[in-house]
Amino acid sequence: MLYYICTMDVLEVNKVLSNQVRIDILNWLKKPEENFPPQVNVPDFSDGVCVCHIQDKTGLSQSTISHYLTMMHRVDLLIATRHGKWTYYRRNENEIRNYINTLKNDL
Amino acid sequence: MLYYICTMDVLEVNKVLSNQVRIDILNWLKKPEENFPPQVNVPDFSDGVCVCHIQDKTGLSQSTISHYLTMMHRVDLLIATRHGKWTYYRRNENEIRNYINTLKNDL
DNA sequence: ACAACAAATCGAGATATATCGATTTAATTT
DNA sequence: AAATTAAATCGATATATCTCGATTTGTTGT
Repeated sequence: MLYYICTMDVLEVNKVLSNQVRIDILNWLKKPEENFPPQVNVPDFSDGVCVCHIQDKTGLSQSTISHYLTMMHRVDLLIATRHGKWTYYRRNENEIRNYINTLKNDL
Repeated sequence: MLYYICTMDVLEVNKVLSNQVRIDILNWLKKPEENFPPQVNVPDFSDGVCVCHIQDKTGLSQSTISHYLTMMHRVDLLIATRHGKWTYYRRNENEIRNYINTLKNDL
């Protein structure tokens, strides 16, 4: 029996994941090199993908995508790293795994 | 590598699970004998719990709970069985497992 | 200091979800 | 057949989410 110390708010994560675009973003970030153009201001995808590329791919407005990424970050599904003017987002694999394990017990 | 034939609509299930009462109901139905009064019109909980008992426990209106249970049934999280005037709902363990496995791959 | 730009935040209108009471449907009992 | 009852559906209002353009904030380059 495994206990998870950190209280993960399944409800809030579920809310974030009840939108197809946000699910898509999480998926695309699995393989940035397949889903996004090459990076310009950083050498590789190790810190993830910048907001503008994610925005381009979705076709939604800058404010909407920034809002989506902020809420995904707030529930710890994504990790944000700032390099100069740009913010890069990547998956938080630990927390995603934690979420699925929590579901396995709680659902 | 496992492939799931049935196309499970993760988005729709997530929407259903972005409500605390519906999450609670799914949880209570894990152990009906601990969470609900004894059955009256059927011998045991093998077909689940009737709508009125679930309604009592939540304190929400009859129409709201019926609506919730219908939507949980529509995405196959619950199985409905009618006995006379009463409808009994129980967990669809296969589909719940299927959902979590799908998340493990798709998320 | 100032102009330029990426990202975040704000404010607003449109759409969706939550929740109720009233009505309808289906089954049971008299 | 009529009355009763459990559950589902309908119609409506309140609250929340979606999505945008405009503004603000933070960083870089001149």
